[in-house]
Amino acid sequence: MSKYNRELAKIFSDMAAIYELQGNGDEYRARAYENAARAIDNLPEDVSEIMEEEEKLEDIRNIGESIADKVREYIKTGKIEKYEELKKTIPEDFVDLLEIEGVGPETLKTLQKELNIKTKEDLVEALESGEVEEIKGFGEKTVQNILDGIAQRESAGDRILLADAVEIAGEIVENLKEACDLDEIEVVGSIRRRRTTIGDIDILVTAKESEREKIMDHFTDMDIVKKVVAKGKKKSTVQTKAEDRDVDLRIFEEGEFGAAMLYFTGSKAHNVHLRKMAQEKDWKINEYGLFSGDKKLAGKTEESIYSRLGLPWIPPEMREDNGEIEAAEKDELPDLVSFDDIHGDLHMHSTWSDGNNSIEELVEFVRENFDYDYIVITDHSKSQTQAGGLDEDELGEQYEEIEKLNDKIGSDFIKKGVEVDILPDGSLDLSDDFLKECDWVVASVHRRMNQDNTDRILSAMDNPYVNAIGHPFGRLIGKRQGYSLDFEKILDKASETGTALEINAQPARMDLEVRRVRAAIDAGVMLVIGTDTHNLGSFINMRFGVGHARRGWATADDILNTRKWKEVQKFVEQKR
DNA sequence: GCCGTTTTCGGCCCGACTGTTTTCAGTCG
Repeated sequence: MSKYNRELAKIFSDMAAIYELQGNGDEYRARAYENAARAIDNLPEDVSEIMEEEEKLEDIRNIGESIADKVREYIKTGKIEKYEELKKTIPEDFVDLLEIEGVGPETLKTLQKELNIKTKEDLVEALESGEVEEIKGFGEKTVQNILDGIAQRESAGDRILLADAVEIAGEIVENLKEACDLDEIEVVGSIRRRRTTIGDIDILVTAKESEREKIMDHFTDMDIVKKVVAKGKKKSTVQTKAEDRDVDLRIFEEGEFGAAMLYFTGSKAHNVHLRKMAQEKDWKINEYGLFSGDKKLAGKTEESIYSRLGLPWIPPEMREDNGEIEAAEKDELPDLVSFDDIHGDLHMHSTWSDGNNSIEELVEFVRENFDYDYIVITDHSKSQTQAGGLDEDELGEQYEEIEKLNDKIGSDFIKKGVEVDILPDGSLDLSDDFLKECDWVVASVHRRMNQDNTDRILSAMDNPYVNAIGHPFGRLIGKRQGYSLDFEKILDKASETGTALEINAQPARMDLEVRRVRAAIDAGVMLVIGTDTHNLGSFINMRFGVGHARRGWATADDILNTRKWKEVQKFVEQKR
């Protein structure tokens, strides 16, 4: 599946690093390999599929003849000769050393030349023995910074979940708002683009000249700060105690704020593309504005810059240079789904199985905090014994309670659903006679996660009472990769049978992943966003689910739970 | 190594901050 893409992206980014380390004036070759790695990583389909369908690899931007040949070589033989050769030119694990904050190619080259550093162990030893400090251009602080960088890499995971990053960023924003006189403040970077995982946190503010020093002082003195990495008038960077995150704060003038937002929201690839467009008109974009020579053409808002480039404003979630600029040029940007479009939540658990809250508490909370028309209670089925799964009789009792509660609130707000287990042989954990009484059935795999589960899920979709497949790949970010699926077959079956696929909005799931969301939409498959709530605090994950869907270019039409219940019912009935 | 509505050759984003330097190279985003 996506195996080739991941492997090739890693190989090409390694090759880029090696060329950079060799430094034979090949820095642009290195950049080309970096661009190619990113291009492949972002592909919605697998490179092997592109080859089968006689499409040309060379049509992918940043993949030319030479790299396309290497892709073909890899798929045919399982390796790339040039890569094997390159690896021999540098010590093993050398590429990993580049990941240390503060260590770039020039530093590494010098260290290798002067001290014959080959591994992280060599490096630590040389740093601690004082040898490094003796080298011209190095000093006490540089040595300490590299040691800190190594320590940070060991203690912090690479990236944290979006929801966790949003929480940290939110605290900082509130703190700054309270203590300082700010005009505007925005969280930008990959948080604004709603990536699933986050590396650094970027925050922008505008404020009066006279306030700036105070703002930076406050920012670097906050309780949550573990270390001040850099501090200046326009830019400071701190590391947080929680999660070891780097947080950047940058201060701009009011008239620059749009340009700064654009610049620091990224992605890098999106910005580079915009800059090239500007260059073609002999203009220049930087974080302060769009310029023609010294003359500023735009900069106060993002819209003003896009507009001067002849483009409509592009939503942050789309800014990955995955075709959004081309779509914008043709005025064909999709009208992305928004949180306000959502009419209900189709996946949640109560105390009847492994949820923390009674149905009554769930209902009360949702009616107070969300503008939904319906929620579906989908507790686990009987084979999920560890989660208190329910059999047909118990679910029948639960449905009686739901009817009573609906009577009490005088509407049909609560729907009768179930998350039925897909058993290892592809059959379901509840009888068809029971399932046909349900308003909504989501079917999920919870056991035997380490095998190909394509056939299992295909046969579940053949059941006329299964309306959606829950967390289709079973991944848990940072813990479990998820099982393999022939996604093409899943999509075919989904559209043939009228079964929806879930975007499970738990921050550690976000399953389907973005490129599959986009592939499903292209295939005309219906999607649902479900929070899979087990406690009241999780309902808010719908916002992240919507952000995730937007990254996959979803419109409201592509998401079933943007519709009124009558329409959802139609979807259910059509399959039966 | 990639790319091209000026180019098949000659470009390839650009500014802030740090540390070690006396004017700048390296790193980062």
